[in-house]
Amino acid sequence: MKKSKDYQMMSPEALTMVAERFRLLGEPIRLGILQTLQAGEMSVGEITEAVETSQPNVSKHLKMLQTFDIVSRRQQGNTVYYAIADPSIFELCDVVCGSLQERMESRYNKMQSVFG
Amino acid sequence: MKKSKDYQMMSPEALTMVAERFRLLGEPIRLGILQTLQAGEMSVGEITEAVETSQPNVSKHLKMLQTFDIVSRRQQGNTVYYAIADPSIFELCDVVCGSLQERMESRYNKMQSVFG
DNA sequence: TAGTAATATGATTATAGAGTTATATTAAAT
DNA sequence: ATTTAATATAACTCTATAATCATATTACTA
Repeated sequence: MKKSKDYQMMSPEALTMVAERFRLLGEPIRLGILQTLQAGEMSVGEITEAVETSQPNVSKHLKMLQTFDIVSRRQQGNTVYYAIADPSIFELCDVVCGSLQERMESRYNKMQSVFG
Repeated sequence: MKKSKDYQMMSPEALTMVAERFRLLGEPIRLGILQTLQAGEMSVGEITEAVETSQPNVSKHLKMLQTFDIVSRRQQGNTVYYAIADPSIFELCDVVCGSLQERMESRYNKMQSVFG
């Protein structure tokens, strides 16, 4: 019997969709927005204060995030509230942070073994 | 006592590092390479056959992936073997795929509720 | 109905990076 | 020593997109 680790190969289209999602998280400002929204629903103005960039820029990033169902949008009068719609985002960030930490620890250990 | 969900806000620099990592995964070709390497260590030539692009392009992507310690490099004679060095990658992909699936199911359900 | 505040959009610029072609490097083989 | 094979790199083009500025839209208020 074959030791078959069977990997389901994703189609190029599927890969593109997944990549699209990763790319969406590949911007510091967008990550900052999501991190800010972790505290709860927030207006565009509040978000703009929290992350350091212009309001139009925030609006654009929010639109992208909403297009991909990562945040939700709720309008009340003249102000618009956004909230996290897909909490799996934070799971992703946790994994990445863990990986980064390991990487840094590994470097630290290498340095130690060199310098005693 | 306050129901303090305390979120540790990441510094802009930390956010940039995390974003960098996501951006690295935000390319279909690179995801394809990683998916290919899931089967085990492989030479550049073999990888090039598996993903549909040129060899120089594969080499560049591999270099990026190696720079970020996502793959490892081993040279034997004239051929170079790459392998997954950071398996957390696949954890990330699983989360994204799950999220995409939920999103599609939700759309499907909405359609059903519209069309009966 | 003006006027103001909150958000979104359009036009533009600037930069990053993906792909390609040609070529360089390196190591093995004849 | 040439030649061949495997991989890497350099120069270049092209596209995508992030940021900015100005302005449009929308809703509330005096």
